[in-house]
Amino acid sequence: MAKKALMTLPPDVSTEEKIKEAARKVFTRKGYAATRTRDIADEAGINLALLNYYFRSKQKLFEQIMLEKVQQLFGHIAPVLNDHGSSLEYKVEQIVARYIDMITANPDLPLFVLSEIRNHPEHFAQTFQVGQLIEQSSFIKQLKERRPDIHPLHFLMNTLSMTVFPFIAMPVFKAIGVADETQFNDMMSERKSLIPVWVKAILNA
Amino acid sequence: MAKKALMTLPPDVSTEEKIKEAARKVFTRKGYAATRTRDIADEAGINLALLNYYFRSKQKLFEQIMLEKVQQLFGHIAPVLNDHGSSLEYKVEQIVARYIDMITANPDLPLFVLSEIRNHPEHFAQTFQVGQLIEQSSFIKQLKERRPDIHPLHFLMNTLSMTVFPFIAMPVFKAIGVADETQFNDMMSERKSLIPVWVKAILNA
DNA sequence: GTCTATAACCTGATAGAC
DNA sequence: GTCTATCAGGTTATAGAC
Repeated sequence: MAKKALMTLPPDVSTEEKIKEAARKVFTRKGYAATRTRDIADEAGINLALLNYYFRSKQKLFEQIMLEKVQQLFGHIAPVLNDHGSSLEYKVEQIVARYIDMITANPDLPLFVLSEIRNHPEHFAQTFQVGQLIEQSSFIKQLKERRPDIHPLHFLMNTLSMTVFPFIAMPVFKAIGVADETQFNDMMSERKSLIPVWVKAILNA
Repeated sequence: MAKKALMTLPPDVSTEEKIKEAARKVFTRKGYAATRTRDIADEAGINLALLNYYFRSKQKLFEQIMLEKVQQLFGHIAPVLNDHGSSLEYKVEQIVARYIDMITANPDLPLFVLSEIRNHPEHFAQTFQVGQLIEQSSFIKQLKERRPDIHPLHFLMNTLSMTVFPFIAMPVFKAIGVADETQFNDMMSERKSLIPVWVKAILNA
């Protein structure tokens, strides 16, 4: 079946997309340094040479995937922080629920993105003017009003910590046998309703 | 000065220890896969061949460092969890204060250990019977008594999350310019007294 | 114990046929 | 576009002199 088929018919998944999908999987699982381009080619079911034909180099392929993943991780939260029509409580509920759903479906995402940013911070310093964007957000303003005595970042940290950290620590809990995959997912599902309650309690403490 | 000098005099730092110290620094900073044995040799100020003379292989050197670092990260918490003479509140204060002090002095530790455990969980499944050790701990028992309605792991998670996660997310906060090194350390210092208050509020929520 | 030189292997990338 | 074969460079590990 020709690749130039009319776009009105669902085309076969292109080779380029097969490689990207394989790269998403392998990069997020093992990180840049531990990933072999051959692993990606095998995972995609294609030849190593094709990877370079489509993406020129391991580095360039990685940059495309990384950009996607950064947006996936931070894009989910930005609009909520800046929603001027919603309450503080609602924002917390949204952040928690969206993150838990999204990361449950992509459990490798946080450790991958945070590790790679840590390894090459210079690549990301420029990419964002997110600094002011956060500091001027509706969420931060609401936090300042509610608790003028405590730096608002503390509460953003607390919300993200309780939501995201369990996924980062999950491999440990699995390894030492305190929770298997199913138990863990059940716990994270519980946390969707628990964390907002806890954040409220913290705000009033 | 001879290496076999009397132990009553402070000996020069041995070559072996110089290599280990260099390995601690490079491995924890870059992770196993991104570390080159040459980097370690250079950092130690010795020749590459000496590294293999003392440690046989990169892998074996790594295992020694990793064992140390796992103990450093989890050894700080285990005795507190199992202290039958202290209150729940005191345990939380201890965990928070010890972790914040220790990780402030070793900021790369959590991301390093959690990443490497994630990459090779099979190496650690055996090393620990920590599973039951945690579940039978004094801390977990106290949590069950206080809140029989909620799985005690939730509260352990919350305490560790609010304490450890900020260090893992720090590179992001630095990269986007919301907090520099000094501001961040100040915040973490504040959190030493804030987190115990928040955990109490969560326990009563 | 420590070094230099080099072997043995791995990995990213390309040449060239189809 | 896709493949096989191969190169060029880097990395771990060792041999052998001192």
